[in-house]
Amino acid sequence: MLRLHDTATATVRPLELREPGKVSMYVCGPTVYDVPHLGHGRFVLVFDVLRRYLSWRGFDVRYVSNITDVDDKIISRAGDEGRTEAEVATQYEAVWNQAIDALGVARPDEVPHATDFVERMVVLVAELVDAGVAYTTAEGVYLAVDEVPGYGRLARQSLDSLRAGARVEVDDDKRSPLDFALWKRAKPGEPSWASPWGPGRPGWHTECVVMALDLLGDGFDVHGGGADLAFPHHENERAQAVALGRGFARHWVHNGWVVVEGEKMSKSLANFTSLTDLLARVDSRAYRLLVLRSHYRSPLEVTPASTADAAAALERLDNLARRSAEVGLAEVAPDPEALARFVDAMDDDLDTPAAMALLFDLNRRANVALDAGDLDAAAPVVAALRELAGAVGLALASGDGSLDAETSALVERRDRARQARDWPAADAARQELVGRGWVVEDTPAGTRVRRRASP
RNA sequence: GGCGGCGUGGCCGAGUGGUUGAGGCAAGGGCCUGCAAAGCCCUGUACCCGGGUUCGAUUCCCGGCGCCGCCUCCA
Repeated sequence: MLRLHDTATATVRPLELREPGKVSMYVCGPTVYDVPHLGHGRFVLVFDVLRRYLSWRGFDVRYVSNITDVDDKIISRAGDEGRTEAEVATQYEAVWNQAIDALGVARPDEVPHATDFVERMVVLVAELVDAGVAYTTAEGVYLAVDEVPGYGRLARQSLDSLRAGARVEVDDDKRSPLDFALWKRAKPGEPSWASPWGPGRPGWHTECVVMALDLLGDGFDVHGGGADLAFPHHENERAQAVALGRGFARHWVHNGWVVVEGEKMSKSLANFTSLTDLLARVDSRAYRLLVLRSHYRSPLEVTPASTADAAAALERLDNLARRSAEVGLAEVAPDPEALARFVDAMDDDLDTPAAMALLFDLNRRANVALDAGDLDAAAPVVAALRELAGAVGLALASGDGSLDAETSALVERRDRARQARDWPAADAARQELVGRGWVVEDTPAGTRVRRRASP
């Protein structure tokens, strides 16, 4: 059985499902007020891998990830640019989707938008007020954190120590600095919805509880997101559900962040690289491989050197995929031992570094077999490699298209020269090809070219 | 101040109480090749510092030092 780290208990423990064979996952998606950066790319990849792996293992996975399309930052940006909030949100949601598609990340089964759930949120806030755990101030409606049993579980801190460390400016109307807004009264010009507390908008922490519970039901299986969401966002989501006596996530999964020169990548530090910029110069699969080569809970340094490193490693996998396609291996069952080793690694809190080590080991074994001309030995190994790469969303040797006329002509010229043992002419043709960005390889079947990996 | 994480070869990045340190990249040597490329083989004597526990610690405990994060918006 899959064992996963659970933030609520700070242990790696078996994933215990609400319903055998079915996994319900909710992952906090982006607030669409700006372009996505590498950190967003990491979290979508991490949870894409978890989702794919679970599916590959035979679970029926339902994956929900939201879009936050109403929020202070969206309002602020819209104000700055003289546009409506909806225009800003629509624009950046489109950018988000493009980037995610380019990353090779599968779209969630459902993508709820906060603005479509406001009425449900009003209902939930009213229930909290009725239950006596929420109160009204001039600013809006707040949840009284002291009323919630186990508050601080995800932060792994007591209420007292959280209170002691609170840096939140104390709002006189709030009973505790830790209390958080369920409903914010609208200021003039802000987007708003009707509510028993006057026009306003929901607090951020309310949207995810409502959407998760509405779409996945009480006691759903996995709630995920970046490590920085554990507190206060996830803590506060949980608090609302707990305050109403409803079962919430059974398992909390948080991924580590992307780091730049030792510091967390974030919008506020202005040290981010946009996903779009990265994908313009790096094969998206190389970024996936880079993410997979570190453990999902570790910080991950992304630099031009580390992406180039991953691109070079990816090339090894692609080379074998291409090579094995050329020799025409038989369709056979994947090597069962390789599959078993993969499952062992992945079941151990998603040990993708070990899984990737396994892939490269298979890669080498397949090359050895092919070098020896032993296609029967190579076939199950290559089949396993393909199977396992696919299980984590790595498509191998894609984009191997046909050649343009000039390139084909150069290839033919080189082949003729080599047949005539005219080495200077053959070398000249190769130089031209290399100059055009091709890697040139001589094979028994003649000259073969492929695109040099992006730098 | 509270809580948590990290410090491993040139680089990235796993992992473990003990004869042989995953994997990738880079580097050197070799095989193959007309020369290359690709591929394969070989080469690295690491675990921040100081104590402690132990027959034995990089791995456990304590104390330092350094870095990072959460406690505020953040993937």
